[in-house]
Amino acid sequence: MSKKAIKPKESDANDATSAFFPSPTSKRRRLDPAEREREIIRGAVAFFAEVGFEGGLRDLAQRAGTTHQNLLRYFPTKELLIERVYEEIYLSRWQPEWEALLRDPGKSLEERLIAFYEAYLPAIFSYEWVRIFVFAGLKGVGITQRYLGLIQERVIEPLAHELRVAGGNGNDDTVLSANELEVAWGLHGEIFYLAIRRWVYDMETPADLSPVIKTAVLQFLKGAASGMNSASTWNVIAQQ
Amino acid sequence: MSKKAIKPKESDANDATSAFFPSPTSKRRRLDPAEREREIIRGAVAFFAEVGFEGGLRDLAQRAGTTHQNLLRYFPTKELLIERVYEEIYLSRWQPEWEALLRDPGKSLEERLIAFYEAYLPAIFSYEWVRIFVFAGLKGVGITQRYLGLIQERVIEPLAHELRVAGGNGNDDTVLSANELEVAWGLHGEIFYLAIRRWVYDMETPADLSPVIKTAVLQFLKGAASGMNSASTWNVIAQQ
DNA sequence: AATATTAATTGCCGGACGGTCATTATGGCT
DNA sequence: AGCCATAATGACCGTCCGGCAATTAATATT
Repeated sequence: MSKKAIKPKESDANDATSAFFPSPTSKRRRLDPAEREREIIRGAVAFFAEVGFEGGLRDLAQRAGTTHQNLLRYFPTKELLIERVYEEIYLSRWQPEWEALLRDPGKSLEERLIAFYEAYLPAIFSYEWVRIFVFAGLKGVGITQRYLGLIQERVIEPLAHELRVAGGNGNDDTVLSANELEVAWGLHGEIFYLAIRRWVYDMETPADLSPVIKTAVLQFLKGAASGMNSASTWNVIAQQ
Repeated sequence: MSKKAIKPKESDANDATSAFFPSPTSKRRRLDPAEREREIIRGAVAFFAEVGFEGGLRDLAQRAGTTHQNLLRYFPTKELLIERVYEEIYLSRWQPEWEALLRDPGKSLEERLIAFYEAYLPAIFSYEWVRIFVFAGLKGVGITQRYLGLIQERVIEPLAHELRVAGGNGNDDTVLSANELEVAWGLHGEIFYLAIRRWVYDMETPADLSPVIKTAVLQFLKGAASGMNSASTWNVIAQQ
């Protein structure tokens, strides 16, 4: 990986980003490096989402409108390109304001959960996001664990805490138990499973996600109080 | 990389009892074809579950205790082996008595759902089953759609029907609506998402699934009545 | 013990893979 | 116009892939 990196070149003035893929007149398109890199990344996201990370660089490059050698000038190894795809999909798409939706003191828990999932779910409910996430999880690369750690910290734990408070049982300063977290994961799993059914199993799902979210949140909260009380101690294991 | 130039050639005559160098792994194991086939299938399930269907036959064969050429004597193409793996995992592991658990007229819906998921979930909650299922879904091979069609017919639709009856609204002979089915998928998704968290994302999950199932079913049924009433018409789309 | 049967292996093939290097051609510059 | 930095490509390498054919060796039969 010693090779010279493509210079960022600090290109400004890219007003017209409307260029379509093939320029039919010339066989060789000489682009601004930043734009070429963007096209490669865009193509890589679509390609890896479709066939997985074992897809060949030649096929990918052809779909991105270039050659595999040129692609390797921009990303000297395939692994570097894949990590850039992770970055593109996950790290850069999390909106911190989503967390605020969950904490909005002016709304009920029901309203906040609905507002959050009506913002979050459509943001990730796409062929690219869901499939790359699952491919990465199966590959065991660690990015999914880190992302779900973030979900647990920013969504599951706050929700579990709210449920404890709403239920009125348990004092406020003990650490959340495994079953309290599991109840909160239940809502999240129910909602995310929609995305898995749609983009992994290719099944039909409702065109409008909003009523599904509303129903799920309503039903969840209605049952939550009883769920919190049935608690017994659960053990958590890490392996096998 | 020079190969181990010397073949141990270990001349003969080792009566197994007193052999100082037992060489239990003889250089060439001649098995009954049926047993060899079983070993290959067992190895293929473990191997494909770990690395996916793009794993190489040489690696697989080595793990199964044979060579890739010998493996191809039993399964002339890789695709045939993969289809045999599907068969092994899915078609032969569905227990028809599970459906009876859901219909048992002597028990309440709550008891039946708990009985069903306490039988079904442990049966599929394994590294091999879950990962091969997700790999197959991403590959788009159709086996997952067929399997989930079976789930919908044998689990989701009966459950949705019971919920309609329990709710007391809607006449009994109209076809189940998309939102009625979606509510039932909600419970199933919540429970199966446990398996995805464990075997796809490699996260910690409760060691004992039984209390999780109980809590989920209880909470679900408590909220279900309200969920069924908030129905508005949802549209279902097939693509995009 | 000699033979027949066939399970298992060695050797190889054409193609695709990720990656390297020398060459070509393009667009901004004077 | 001509120049030239450099974006893009053609040709190639070693490795691995799924699959085929010929060979070797372990068991059953006689």
